[in-house]
Amino acid sequence: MQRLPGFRDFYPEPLPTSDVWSADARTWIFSRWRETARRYGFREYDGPPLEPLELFTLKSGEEIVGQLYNFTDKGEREVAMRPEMTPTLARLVSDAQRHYKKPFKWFAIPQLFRYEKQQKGRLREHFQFNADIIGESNPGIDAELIALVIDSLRATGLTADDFVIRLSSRNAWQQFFEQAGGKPENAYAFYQAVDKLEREQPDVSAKKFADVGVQIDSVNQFIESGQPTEELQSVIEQLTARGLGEFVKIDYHIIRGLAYYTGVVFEAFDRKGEFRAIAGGGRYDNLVKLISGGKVDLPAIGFGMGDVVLTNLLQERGKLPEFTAGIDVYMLIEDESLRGESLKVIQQLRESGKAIEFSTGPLKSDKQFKRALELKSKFMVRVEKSADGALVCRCKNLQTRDEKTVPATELETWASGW
RNA sequence: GUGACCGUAGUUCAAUGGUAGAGCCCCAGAUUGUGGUUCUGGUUGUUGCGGGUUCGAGUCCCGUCGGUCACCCCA
Repeated sequence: MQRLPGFRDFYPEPLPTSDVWSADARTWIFSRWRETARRYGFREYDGPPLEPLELFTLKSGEEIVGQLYNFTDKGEREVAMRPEMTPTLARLVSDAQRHYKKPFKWFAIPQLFRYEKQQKGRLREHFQFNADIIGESNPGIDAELIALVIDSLRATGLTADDFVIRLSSRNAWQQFFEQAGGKPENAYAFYQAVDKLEREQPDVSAKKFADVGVQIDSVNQFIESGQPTEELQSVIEQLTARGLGEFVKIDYHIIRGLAYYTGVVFEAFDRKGEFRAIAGGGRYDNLVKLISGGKVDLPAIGFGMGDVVLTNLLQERGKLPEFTAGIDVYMLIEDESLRGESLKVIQQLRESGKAIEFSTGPLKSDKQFKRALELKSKFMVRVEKSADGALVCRCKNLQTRDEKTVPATELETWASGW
């Protein structure tokens, strides 16, 4: 039985085949994300993976249904697997925001689903680190959130040589569009054209811009100038003050496709440009109001960082650590008459927090030894009876091959030293 | 949803239209005996699936499923 297309199986390392994913790497990345979010004072939240279809069509229109995993449930409800976290977050916020002092900083690591044909860096399911700051509009918040993006990536071992945040602003583009004489009703079409500028033939783009009353030359000129607006200048200054200046650059190519962004927008890319965007986000000051049906009106900024592109990048750059079972001791049981005594020692070590592995049935000692080496166990321990009948443990450091004999009663004390 | 390329053992790959193979992995035995080495043997296939052409198809054709990449769209 095959797994569904675009979905992943996660295995313990070492991986059996090249088409499956590492559960160890996933856990490791999630830990880096959580640990960084904690350092920034973010709190974790979550919601259901299955939501009313309406939650998503409300924000994105009926067009999005074609890209959703949706169906009618047994209670005749129209439902969908969540394709993004923001609508769920907006619901949580509109339901309970009064209980939280503003601004509040929340993050989640939801599994998201999208009914699309898979391609590089893009599957039908992925995990996404989502972090949002709700209820504050000063640019210091924008800088704080972008700093979190940077440090989340740095926590995985990536450096300024590996990635960069391309920083832009809907406000900057809005100003440009107005000064160029664009009409408000054409603003979205204009943003779409800017979003596609890098991927499309120049003459196609030129026509799109002409259709909304803008010269493509002036668009290119604006991008090339890269002059930060006051708002962006403030963000850059605050990141520079943190020593993170080298991780960002003004890049007006970035505008983000979604209609709801209102201010600062940004995307993180690998420096070599081999991958899709690693992360993306921006300000959405009107979305909470929209989702809550006008009940709550709070400014917000957030980003999403998927595990697929990030894992690919870390793999490619050799930044993922070596994952093992993390075994501290392999207990060698050569003499079956000592199995009971060995089990006692195993239990003691486990209760003291050590990771122990052993053969639960009789096995030739060289097999046990090989197993210990395969597991990359730090030590191999063997319980023996000394000449005077006392139980002793022969402990071998498998890295240095040093051997040491300690009384069984003192093994735990000895073990606490490493 | 559209298009291009690709599907052979658990895995990495061979095999002019003419007997489906090798390395690795795994298992067993021996060797080694302060052990990680080495040797011997063994298991494994509806050649993704279904049709067609042919005396004969892994190979050619059609369909289908899956994979990769691009488009569409964007989290």
